[in-house]
Amino acid sequence: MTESITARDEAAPSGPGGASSALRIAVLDRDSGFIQVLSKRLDRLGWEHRVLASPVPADAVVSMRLSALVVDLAVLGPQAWEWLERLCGALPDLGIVVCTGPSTVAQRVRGLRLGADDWITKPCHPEEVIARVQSVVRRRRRPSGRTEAKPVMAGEVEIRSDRFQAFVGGESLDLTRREFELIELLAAAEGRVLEREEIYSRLWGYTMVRGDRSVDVFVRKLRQKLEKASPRWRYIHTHFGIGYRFAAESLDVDQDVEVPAALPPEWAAGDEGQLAGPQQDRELTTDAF
Amino acid sequence: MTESITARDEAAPSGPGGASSALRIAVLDRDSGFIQVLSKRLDRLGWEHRVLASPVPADAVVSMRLSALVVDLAVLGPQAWEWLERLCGALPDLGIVVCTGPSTVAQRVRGLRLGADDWITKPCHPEEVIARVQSVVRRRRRPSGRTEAKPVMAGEVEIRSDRFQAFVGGESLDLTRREFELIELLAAAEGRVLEREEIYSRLWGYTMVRGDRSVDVFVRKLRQKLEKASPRWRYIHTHFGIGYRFAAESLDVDQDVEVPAALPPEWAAGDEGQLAGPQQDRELTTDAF
DNA sequence: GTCGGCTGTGAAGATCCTGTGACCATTTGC
DNA sequence: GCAAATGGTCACAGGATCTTCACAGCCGAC
Repeated sequence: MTESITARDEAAPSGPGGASSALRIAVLDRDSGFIQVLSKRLDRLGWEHRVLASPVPADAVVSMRLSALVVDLAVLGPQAWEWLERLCGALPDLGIVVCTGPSTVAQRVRGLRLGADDWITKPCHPEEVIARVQSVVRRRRRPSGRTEAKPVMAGEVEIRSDRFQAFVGGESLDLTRREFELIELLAAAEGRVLEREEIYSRLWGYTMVRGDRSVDVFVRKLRQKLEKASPRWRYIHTHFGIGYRFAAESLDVDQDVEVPAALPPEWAAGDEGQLAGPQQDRELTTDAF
Repeated sequence: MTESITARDEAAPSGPGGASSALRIAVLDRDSGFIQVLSKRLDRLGWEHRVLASPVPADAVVSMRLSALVVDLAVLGPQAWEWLERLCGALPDLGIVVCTGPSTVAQRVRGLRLGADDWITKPCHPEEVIARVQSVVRRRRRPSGRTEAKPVMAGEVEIRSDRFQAFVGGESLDLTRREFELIELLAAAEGRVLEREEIYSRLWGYTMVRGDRSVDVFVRKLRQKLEKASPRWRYIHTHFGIGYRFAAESLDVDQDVEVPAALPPEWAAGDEGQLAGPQQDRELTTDAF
């Protein structure tokens, strides 16, 4: 199983409202020219990707946690159909784009029926491959809605984005929407200090006017609720002249360890604006019909 | 706006529980030969379909409650892109398959980026069009899952998708269609908070305009019926500024446990088998690679 | 230690959101 | 065609939330 890994580590979490457009995909192909060109484009998009030169068993694909797989059926040989069917069965959430040489209508129909999401005929432009992968992933993601996001723990507090709420010992803190957004944002920073301006622009969506105290007020409300529910811990720390930092800090003498919020990597898997956008379209001439 | 209607009444509900392999699609094209052949195939499959010969405004498409739309961009003229973008924005759940004459890579990429799910180049085999439409629809439907019979229990309420009805102690709540779709959707979320926009787009199929109160109104109707039939429980919880959450909550003091809807594990499972399947492949020669 | 600026705090509107009943349009059943 | 059922809109009222403001306390600089 030859494979070259271009990917960096986990995609950077871009915060609660943030939208990381980076996808994780794999290309199963042997056509070195095609791979090279495609890889270059993928790099530029910042997508994590790996190239596989030989068929991998379905459960190996599972562990790659891919958004989509681009595959040339020719690499798979006679077992192609069986492999495809098995994979689609095992990973119903994986986007599968077949990108292969000339084929008959019957073959394409068969592939699509077995579970492939798209079928592109080589030779093809890498840009089109990417656009089709995006289309497939976009469709797939939509109904799953909110981030699956496992709950985030910090000290005694559990932040559950599926409920828009934080809990201490199973008891809800009764946070309002803004309060929740704030704690979510702070916790996602994993112990970093966030400046007021940044907090403001992330929560309110526009830049803060000088003298606005909204952030402070919400920090206070949040502190009150946290204090009431979890008196033996401090969570939000003020950095004078800068902003705030979130870290669970026990007040018990024997253990004064600081624990930044533990975030699962899937955090902030939202998908706004994942398209590279107009500036890329301009590379190509787009004429009307 | 010439249009010939082959379809009959309401199609399979596009709501959460809608389970039927018959799709409702529209074809926007003027190529009579293509239309004729395609229509014949669609008839044989038992899919409801209508043929449109001229562009229809996006909101007219809304009322058709389609699963997918096959469109030849050439029919739309210079406004094609704009029309496509508008439609995709308004109906994020509609599958859109562009089927048009020769095009450049740039055009295809643009179309896919704007929201089209697939792009087929004419001339093409109707069987492939159908397979791609199926693929697009399958992709979207997946997470909604087939609700195979198993009733869902939450508190005293039993939700039976096979009957499109909810019961308390064997007594029907007399839910209307929308009301049932709503309770089913909420219950399927398993205790997660669903935002209004999401509820709306899942039930109505298109994006909610600001200020629309339909969701609230149906929540009220549902609450009334639930309250009447099961007064000692609360089911639908409001999350201010966000949406609603479904969880059975007893009002009896001794046990104030929250019980999210108990869903059978099959829920949200893949939905193979809805494809017409192998017997159709046999019409075509399927050779291996 | 003093001073200016920054932050914490409480409270008072202003604003936004939801619950509700009434009303109208459309569909369905007779 | 008529009546009932259903779906959807509207305006109003009450409540929840957000924003603003003034003041007090705290921090760091000099």
